[in-house]
Amino acid sequence: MKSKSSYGIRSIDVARLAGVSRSAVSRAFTEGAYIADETREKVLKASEQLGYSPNAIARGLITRRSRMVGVVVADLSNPFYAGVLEATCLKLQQHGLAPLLLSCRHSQDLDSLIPQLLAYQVDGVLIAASTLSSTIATQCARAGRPVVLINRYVSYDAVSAVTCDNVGGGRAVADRLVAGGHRRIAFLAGLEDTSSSRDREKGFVGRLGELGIALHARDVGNYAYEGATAAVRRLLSKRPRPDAIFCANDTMAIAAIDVARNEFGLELPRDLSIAGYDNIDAASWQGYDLTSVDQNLDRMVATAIDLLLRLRDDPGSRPQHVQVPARLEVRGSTRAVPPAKSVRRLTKLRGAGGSRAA
Amino acid sequence: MKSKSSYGIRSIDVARLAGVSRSAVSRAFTEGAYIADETREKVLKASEQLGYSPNAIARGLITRRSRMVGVVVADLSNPFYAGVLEATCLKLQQHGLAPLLLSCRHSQDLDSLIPQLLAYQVDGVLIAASTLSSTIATQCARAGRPVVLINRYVSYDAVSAVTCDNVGGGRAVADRLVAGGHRRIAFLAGLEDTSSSRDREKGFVGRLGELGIALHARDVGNYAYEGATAAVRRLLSKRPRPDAIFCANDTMAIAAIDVARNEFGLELPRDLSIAGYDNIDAASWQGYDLTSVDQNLDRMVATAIDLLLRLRDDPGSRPQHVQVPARLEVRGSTRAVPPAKSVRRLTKLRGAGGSRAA
DNA sequence: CTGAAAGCGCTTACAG
DNA sequence: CTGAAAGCGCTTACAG
Repeated sequence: MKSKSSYGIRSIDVARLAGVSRSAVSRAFTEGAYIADETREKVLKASEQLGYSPNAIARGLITRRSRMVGVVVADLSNPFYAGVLEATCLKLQQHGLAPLLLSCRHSQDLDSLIPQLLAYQVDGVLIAASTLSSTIATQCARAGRPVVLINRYVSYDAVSAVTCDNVGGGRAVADRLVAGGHRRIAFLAGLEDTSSSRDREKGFVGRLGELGIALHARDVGNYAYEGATAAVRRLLSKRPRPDAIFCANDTMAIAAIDVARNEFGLELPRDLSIAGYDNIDAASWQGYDLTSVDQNLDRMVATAIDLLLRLRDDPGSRPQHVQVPARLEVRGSTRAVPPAKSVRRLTKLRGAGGSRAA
Repeated sequence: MKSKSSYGIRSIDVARLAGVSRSAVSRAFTEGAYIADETREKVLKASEQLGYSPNAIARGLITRRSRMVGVVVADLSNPFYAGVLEATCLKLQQHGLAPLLLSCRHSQDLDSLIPQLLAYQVDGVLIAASTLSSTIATQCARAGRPVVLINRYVSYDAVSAVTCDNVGGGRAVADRLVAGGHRRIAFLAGLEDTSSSRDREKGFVGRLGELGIALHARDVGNYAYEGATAAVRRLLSKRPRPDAIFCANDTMAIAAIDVARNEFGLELPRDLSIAGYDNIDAASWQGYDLTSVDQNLDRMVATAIDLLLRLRDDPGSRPQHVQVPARLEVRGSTRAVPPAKSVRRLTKLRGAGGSRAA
């Protein structure tokens, strides 16, 4: 009538039903354990019958492996980070790991929340956030938990990082814009203190320089729609007006397109070319048709998780910074070649489609 | 040299340093425990010194409260669900709970993944997914874990649900479109087998009926940009052509706007009014300026978590279905009043701004 | 290949 | 208000 635990089948229950010891039950659920096929069958059958599966919490306590990974994501309203998170979940599942999530808009919160994550004995921490305070790294290092950053790196060498080749991505955009005949080229930065924005700018400006072109204008949009709206108003009010803008992410590029069309009556890519970064879903919407650098999310995430597991399992492994290649997804918001003639201001109609290149 | 555990400070370490028992250490970290202020101070000081915080895994094992909540989200590429997840994380944190995440695109996966979640002894499961197989509810019920659905309900009465007043939201859109003088009104459904799409349609069509208007056309877009693109092509090819479309979510409404403008040369809201549902970020972008029903995410999530905790803590509480009110966010994609004259096809320019109402 | 026993780090009646 | 002891559900050397 009055059982010790009202529900919850324990290994001892299965053991009794199968007529074996708790050790045998445990072994039946342990990959590669030394157990007779016949015994395992018996245990699995009894487990099925009772609806048993091992208590992961208890297992974690004894094995000192929680099989949970802390995942920190800054801003889920940014589709890029939502994509990172989705890819991370899928990949972790494939490794039999579960993501313990920490999402926060303000990075200052993070410092006080990381200890909570560590209290759950996560096997490691994956951080996908463009900004990051230094204490986080320290906290994790002190707890002996490997940390891998995604989309950002820091100089503390206790922390691994996986990033896209942001310099290369910036260079590719420069090549595309210059090929389209643009000469008054602007850059719209994300957050100034992020490695991602800095590297994209470095690659972009560097390549423009190699091609003999100086940056025409520069502003900051903080990776946000609102910030970019204000910045692009300033950029497009400049005389002579820029004829191309590279935005450090797609959300800002979309804001740029909206402002260019609705407030300045410009047509893309005739009057203005715009390119972004991240290749989010909205970049492929008809209304924007945005040329953008694809970060190869799946590969970044897979690399980060491999790194994390190696740091956890292989005592000889050292933290490192890995880059995955960037790929330019060319769409209609940038032109492939200079316009044949200088027929401007004929109409305000949107150039449906624009030129597509491979 | 060779300590039992290379890192990880245990309560016994703190106890020794503070000159108290492990019980005292435990009490110092337990809200409302019976302990002298002075003793607590000593323990906290020693803990700080050693960098100790209680092992949540071990605590969970003994208290039978993991303080983790399973969170299942279907499709993070949908900004609405990304928003749900972000709000959920924030709210759980405030309750001292941690979200164990399960994201999967295909709901069939879910059936095999829920047991994994339950193996971690989550205190309950929050499911934000428009589709959901029935076995999930059964699995959780069998394990005695409360389940609360967000944005969907099912008929199994073991499962609680929090939804927006989708019927009311649909009705509000009907009122707005009819006030704008529209008479050939279409509905674009999401996924046919979801309660959200069905209820929005029910409210919408029901209110139109009350106003003496029959639905002019109907199609299905599966809540996706691509699906909606194809459906809207069909809808707008119909003669007479619809003059307003209510789309069951914003992503589809955005696709509708893109197709209407770029493929049919229509201007909003003069030639066509479009309304959506969810009020995602992109709805407020200049390029769309989309009238949309706001689901009041924060309130839905807060309600769901309150419900979950009550189900966990109060043995007398029963599963229930709670609705939160919907609110129409009026923007320029729908007009406030019928057009003064029937001046059509004058220009293909986009109506910058459109009429804004409170 | 198997089982008895020890122990992971904590909390909580219980007796004082 | 405090501490000694039992126990949460599991895994894993160890001896057989």
